[in-house]
Amino acid sequence: MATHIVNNTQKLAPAAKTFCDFPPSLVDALEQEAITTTYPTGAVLFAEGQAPRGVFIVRRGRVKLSICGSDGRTLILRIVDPGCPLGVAAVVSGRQYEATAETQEPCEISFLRQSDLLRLMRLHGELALWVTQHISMDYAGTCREIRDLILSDSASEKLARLLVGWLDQNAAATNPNHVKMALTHEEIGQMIGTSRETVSRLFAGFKKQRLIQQIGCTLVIPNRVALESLITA
Amino acid sequence: MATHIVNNTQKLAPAAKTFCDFPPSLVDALEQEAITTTYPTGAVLFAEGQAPRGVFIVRRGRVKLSICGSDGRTLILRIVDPGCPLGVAAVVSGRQYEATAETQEPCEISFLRQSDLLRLMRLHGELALWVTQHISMDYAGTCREIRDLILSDSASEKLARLLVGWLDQNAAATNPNHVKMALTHEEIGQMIGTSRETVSRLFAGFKKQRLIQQIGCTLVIPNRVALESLITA
DNA sequence: ACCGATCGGTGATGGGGATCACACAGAGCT
DNA sequence: AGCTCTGTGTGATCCCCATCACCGATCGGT
Repeated sequence: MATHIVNNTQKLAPAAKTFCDFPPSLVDALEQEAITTTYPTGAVLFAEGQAPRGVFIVRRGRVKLSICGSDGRTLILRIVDPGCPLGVAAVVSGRQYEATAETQEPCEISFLRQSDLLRLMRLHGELALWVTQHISMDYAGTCREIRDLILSDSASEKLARLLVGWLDQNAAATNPNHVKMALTHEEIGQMIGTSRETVSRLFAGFKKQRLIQQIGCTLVIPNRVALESLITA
Repeated sequence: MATHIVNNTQKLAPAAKTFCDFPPSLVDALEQEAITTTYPTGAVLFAEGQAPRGVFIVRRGRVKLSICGSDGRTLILRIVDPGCPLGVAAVVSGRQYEATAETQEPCEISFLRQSDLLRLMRLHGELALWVTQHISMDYAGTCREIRDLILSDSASEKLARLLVGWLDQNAAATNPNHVKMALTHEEIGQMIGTSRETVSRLFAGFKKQRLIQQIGCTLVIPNRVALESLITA
């Protein structure tokens, strides 16, 4: 089923984004310095603990950002959409990459070497600001992640949170209460810190409670409010 | 006992640090713009969710940085030592503060308004760089925090991690295997995401296994290796 | 010296979810 | 058609830790 999904999203992947929303001069400079490559599914852009080589900017496709424990367990921090830079914090601070980035589908990704990025940052204040703001946003996002994982130790609450988050991302879509399931149960478990089996059971429970419906690999959430009532219940 | 500890550390608190390691001209500018205030124990510098007003730079004393769930539970992100800026990410990104900052002892803290910081950042590239690097470090630290909290769900492992971390901070001290306990069991629980009772029981167990000794409010760790063997056991 | 508050130790209990162990379905391949 | 691999559904079991409950210790204030 997973490969099925990948094929779908591959076809549906949005067109390559232009380089963020920078003024043309900066875009030109970036286009010149950056190397854009196409990666297959499952390619590892960088791994947790490696020395920073540069930043990766997702142009097309989705990338999984995760950290893993020494016992092999994995926690998915987030799934990154096109337009987002990866590895910025590591490059700026000079410390090692904090997470592992792996493509979830065929991706088009621009690479910018550490030295080039730093040079361009000095040249273009806007770029420096953009970088700093992105790190701040990553930081804020990570804090929220922590909150959601810790403050609720019922697994159903965490799953409800995840689903509501997906709904929020889809707010602008044609069908705001439909969500495409692009993750396996195992990966969902890695996002909310539970086992695969628990995710299966939770989904079964949610379906029985009419909180969700599943049509193929599309999730339908009839009334969002009911789902939200599970949070901090 | 907690107040006892506070009194101790109050006496032992290091002298106010000069403003980081900036060139004199920048230090002067910062000294001019910043307002330095003394806060009592338990003062809240800013709270999670508030709109950013500016950054706080700890000059003396220790500050607790925490996030809290809607159910009232608290997770302590870290204890901040002098020299560290707080709320930088929020100020730079313009989003709300991601955590709550509360003094753990009487503190001396400099406040710099958002507008002033941004202006100085534009003027002094070093300051901008310093800010960006601090955010990156905070981000990296938060990622480690997540890792430690998620990847090990045995509570003893988490506590062992915390203690080893304390040892690392003390590496330069006269007695590298002594650690001052400046936190209550409750707060330790909030750092590793367990209940107070569990922390008590864990400490008792560790003592029984000769992993730690407690003399007054000083913790002695005879052999660090034994403690580390609990991690990813 | 009294009291109230905070902190720490410890027992009993119960539940949520990890883990193990299967069975089944669908996709891709030869 | 087979066969393999990955993803999913579900039962049974077990253990860790949250929670409740209570007590003793220490400190500070009046």
